[in-house]
Amino acid sequence: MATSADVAQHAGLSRSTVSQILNGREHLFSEETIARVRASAAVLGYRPSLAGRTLARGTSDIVITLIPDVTFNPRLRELVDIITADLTAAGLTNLLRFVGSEESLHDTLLGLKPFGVVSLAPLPPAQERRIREHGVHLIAQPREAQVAIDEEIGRLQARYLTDAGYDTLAVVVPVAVRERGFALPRERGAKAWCSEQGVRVLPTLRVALERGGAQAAVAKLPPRPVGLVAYNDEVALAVLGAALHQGRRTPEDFGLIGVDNSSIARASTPSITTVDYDIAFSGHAIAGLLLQRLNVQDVADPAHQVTDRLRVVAGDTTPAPTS
Amino acid sequence: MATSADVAQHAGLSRSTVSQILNGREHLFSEETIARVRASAAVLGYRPSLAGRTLARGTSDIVITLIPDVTFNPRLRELVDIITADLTAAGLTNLLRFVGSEESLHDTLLGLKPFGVVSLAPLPPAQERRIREHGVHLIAQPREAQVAIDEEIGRLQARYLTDAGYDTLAVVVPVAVRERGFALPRERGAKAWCSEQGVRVLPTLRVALERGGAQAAVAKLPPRPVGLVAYNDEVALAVLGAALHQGRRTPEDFGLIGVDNSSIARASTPSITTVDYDIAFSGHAIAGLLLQRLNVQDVADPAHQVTDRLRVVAGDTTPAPTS
DNA sequence: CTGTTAGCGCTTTCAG
DNA sequence: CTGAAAGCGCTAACAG
Repeated sequence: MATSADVAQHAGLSRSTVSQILNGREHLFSEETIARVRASAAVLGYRPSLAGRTLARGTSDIVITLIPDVTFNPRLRELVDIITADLTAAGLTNLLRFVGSEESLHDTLLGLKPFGVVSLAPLPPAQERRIREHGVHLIAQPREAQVAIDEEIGRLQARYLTDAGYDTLAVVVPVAVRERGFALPRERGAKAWCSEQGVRVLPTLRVALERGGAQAAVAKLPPRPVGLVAYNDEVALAVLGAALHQGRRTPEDFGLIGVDNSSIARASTPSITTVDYDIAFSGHAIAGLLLQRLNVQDVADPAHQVTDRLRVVAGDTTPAPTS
Repeated sequence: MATSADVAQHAGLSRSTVSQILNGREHLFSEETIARVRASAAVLGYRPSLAGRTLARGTSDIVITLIPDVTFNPRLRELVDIITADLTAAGLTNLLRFVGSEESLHDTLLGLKPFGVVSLAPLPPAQERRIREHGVHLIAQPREAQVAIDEEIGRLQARYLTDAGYDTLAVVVPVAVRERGFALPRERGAKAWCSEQGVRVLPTLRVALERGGAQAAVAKLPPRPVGLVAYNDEVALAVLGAALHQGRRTPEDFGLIGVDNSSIARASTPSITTVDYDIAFSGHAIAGLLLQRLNVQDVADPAHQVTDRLRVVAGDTTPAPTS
């Protein structure tokens, strides 16, 4: 592995010259010197050692993105891809780490002296504090903001169903504990809308994503038309299959709306009405915050920003707009 | 941030003593010295600097796991979690990176001087070479092995369906390009089985995972019973919904088998027969290889190992075994 | 059993 | 515009 000293020697210059030129101070040097350095670096296949650089600078070019322990849907991946691309463009390296619900963050991550840490889900306060104490820039949505967004999602789903004519709704959530953090606020949001509008709400259906789980849940529904607010497309799909199997028809006997605008929702027959959100926006926002060393609080209330980015994608499980 | 020098001073010892004790050479020191060092380290909240250590050792404790650009299903996550856990237990830090289909591996990753790189999908030969040239230990399944496994999966699916009594089969694959690498071999495996057994195979159905995509594909099926070999559970689900909607019944009119044993396959109504694989096994195998600095070739033919780990999970889309 | 010493590869003043 | 020198935090010989 070639070192910067090798490059310097090969080019017949000093190490500092090489370092300067390779680190954005090229305007201080002659065309020819620059060319020589670049040529030598290329010939030797020089790659700066991150360790050396980190030691000298006190901080590395690495960003750690913490990924929550929920269903890893394509949207989440899209979000990660956008953040990674933006950071790469800025010369940073985004590395990922899955975090279990309550698992403690590994100390080694901090030992990396990362340029920053991005958490895609709210972090326990203790961990948040620890990261900040280490002088590491942390971007994480405060739990309240996340909750506000999810409530808004639930509210939007409920609103869409009542607008579509259902006068009785029910919320459907998975039993899986790990989805709880997102499911609870969504359920709350949907119920809040209903109580504001005087819409009747049936007891929440909890479906186990296992064989027969959805059937058992759906069997509890009354025979009359009901609008179902599903936690996500996966749950919606399970419910859809079970309901159709029991002879219920959509959208006549039941309406259904999921969340994620996933391909399974679109590719399903009938296709499922679902909520889409502009994830690209969030991705760029997160990367921008990190690059400008800003904090989430420094910008306008994120809940408002994001609710503007929610949108319903109509499918076959709700009546076509009568417009 | 406390350094090892701080710890040494606090304990009234030399830095090397501290370093030795904190790096597994404690058997050389007195009980009391050890206790003092540990106490001081704890008091000061000392965390070794990865950069310093890497520089001194020439290699870091980091492992980079490359994740392919395919649907990130729960099984894949499980695999990653297992690898991470095993590596953590060995004192290594596993960091993840998504790799796009043909996107070039970022050089910075090599600059990290990682302890090793794990690729969860076969790598282009050029990249593989480059990683190895940098003296980095790479664990990646050779493309042939991956292909062999996928062929075996397709073969198993086809076999299960013919055993279940279907005398005509059709393969169903997604049109998405990024799944191609896995889809082609599976299709080939299924067809190979059919031609060996003299089973009739219909033209492969290509389904777009978009609205109406599955309907269009299913409409091409003849009215008589056919066994469908689906690329994965997602595709199977799309096909299932479309076929039921068109009035076909399962398992009488069509049989269906997916791959992944995902929750959506189990939670679907009717539930989908699917192929499960022992991913924990692979995870431990990968971590073990890395820790022992072995290569994939050093162990027995992986294709054979893995085919033993495949198993069909019966669902409602194939007839119950008549035993 | 303990301390001294010499780097690992890089960046960054600072003097020329 | 260029080069010398110092030091980031740690490890590992080696001498005591």
